[in-house]
Amino acid sequence: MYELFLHNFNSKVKLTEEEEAFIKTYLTPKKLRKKQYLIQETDVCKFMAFVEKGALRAYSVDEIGKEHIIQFALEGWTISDLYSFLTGEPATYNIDALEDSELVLISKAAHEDLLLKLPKYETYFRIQVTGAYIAMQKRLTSIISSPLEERYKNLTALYPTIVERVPQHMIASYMGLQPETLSRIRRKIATKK
Amino acid sequence: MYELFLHNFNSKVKLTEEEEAFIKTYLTPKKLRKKQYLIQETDVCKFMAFVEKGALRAYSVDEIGKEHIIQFALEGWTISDLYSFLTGEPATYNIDALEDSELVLISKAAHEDLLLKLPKYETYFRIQVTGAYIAMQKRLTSIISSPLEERYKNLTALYPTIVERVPQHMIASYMGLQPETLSRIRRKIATKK
DNA sequence: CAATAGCATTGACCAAAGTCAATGTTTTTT
DNA sequence: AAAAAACATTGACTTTGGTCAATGCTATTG
Repeated sequence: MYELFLHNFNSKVKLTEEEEAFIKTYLTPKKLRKKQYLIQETDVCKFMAFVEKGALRAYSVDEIGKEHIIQFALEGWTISDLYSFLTGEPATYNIDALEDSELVLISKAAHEDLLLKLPKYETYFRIQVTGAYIAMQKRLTSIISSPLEERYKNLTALYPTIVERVPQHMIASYMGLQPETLSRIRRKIATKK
Repeated sequence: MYELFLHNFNSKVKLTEEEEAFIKTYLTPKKLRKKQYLIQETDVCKFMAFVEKGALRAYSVDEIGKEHIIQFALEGWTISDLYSFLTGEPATYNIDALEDSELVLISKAAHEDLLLKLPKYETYFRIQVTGAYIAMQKRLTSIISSPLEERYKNLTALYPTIVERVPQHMIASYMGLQPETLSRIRRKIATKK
C-alpha cells in the first residue's frame, strides 16, 4: 500500500525505513468510484489526494452552469483545492473521479503535523508545489501566447496519456474551448498532414 | 536596506536578530533603471529578485515577435524565471524594469545554501511558492471561465495598483488581448455605469 | 442484446476578438 | 518649449470561435 506515493516521495527526498513507517501513520487510503466526488464546491477541502490509480479532475462551475476543468490528475499526481485546504475557506472547485480510482489522502492535521515533525516532509512538499507552479506557469504562457492549434499539439505532446484517457469534450474544457471548436481543430491538424 | 524584504519574511516566518543578520549576508542589492533587463531569454536565470521599490515584468516573445506578459511584480513581490533558476536551463522569459527599481537578489548559490543552513528559509520559500501557485491558479481559472469584462473588473479589483501604474497595452498583453480590444472593453464598462 | 445516455462531428449562422489604418493625446527626450 | 516617441481610441473589415441543431457513433447498463 502507498507504493507509488512513497516511490514518488523517495525520488524527491530519500527516506529511511523508520521515516517511511512514520509517514505511513499519517496517510489514509481511499477508493473512489467513477463519478464520485472527492470534494464539492462549498465544502471545505479537508485533504490533498495523491493518485495511486485512476484519474480525477478539478473543475469550477460558472454562473450559467458550465463546467471548466482546471486540472487533471492521473497516477502519480496530487490533486486538491489547495486554497481551501490551507485556509479552511470553502472550496471553489469540485473534484471527482473520471475512472475508478485509488487515492492516498493527507489530511490538514496530518499535513501540519508532518511539517512540524519531519523536515523532509516540508522539503517534499516544497518541491511538489514548486513543480506544480512551474507547470502551471507554462500552461498559462501557452494560453496567452500560442495559437490554438499549437496549444493542442503541445498538450498531446506533453500529456499524451491524458488526451488518450479523457473524453475529448473535457480536453476542450481544460483548454477553455467548446467541444465543437476542438473537434474542428483536430480535423484541421489531421488534414494538414 | 532590505527593509521590505525582511518585513515580508518576518510576516511569514519570524526571525531572530541573528538569523536576520545571517540572511543579510546572502543578499545582494541591485538597482535597475527603467527598461533595463534583469534577465534576457536564453540567459540562465541566476537569481530571484524581490522588489523593494519599482515595478518589473516578465514576458515571453513568440515566433512573430509579439510580447506576452506573464507576470508583473511591484513592491513586495518576487520575480524570477523559476524554471531556469532551479534547473540551470536557459530562461524562457525576459524580465525588465517598468520603472526605476530597487531589488534584493538571491543567487542560486545563496538559495541552496540557505535551504540547507536555515530551515526557516525553506519554510519562507515554501509559503511564498504556495501563495504564488494559488494566485496563478485563480488567474488561470478566471481566464478559462470568465467573460472578458469580468476578467478586467477582477483584475482592477484585485490589483488596482498594477492597473494604475502600468500602461494599458501591457495590461492587455497580460490578459492575452490586443490593446484595441481592451480599450473597447473599458469603454463598454464605462458606458454601462 | 436492446435501449439509452454520452460523445464526436458537421453545417449554418452569429458574436466576439483580431487586424489594419487613421487620429489625437500624453509622455519623454532633447 | 519643441520634437519625437509612446500610447489610447475609434472605425471598417476580417477571422476565429461560439451557438444551435441535426446526425451518427460508441459505451454503458438494465
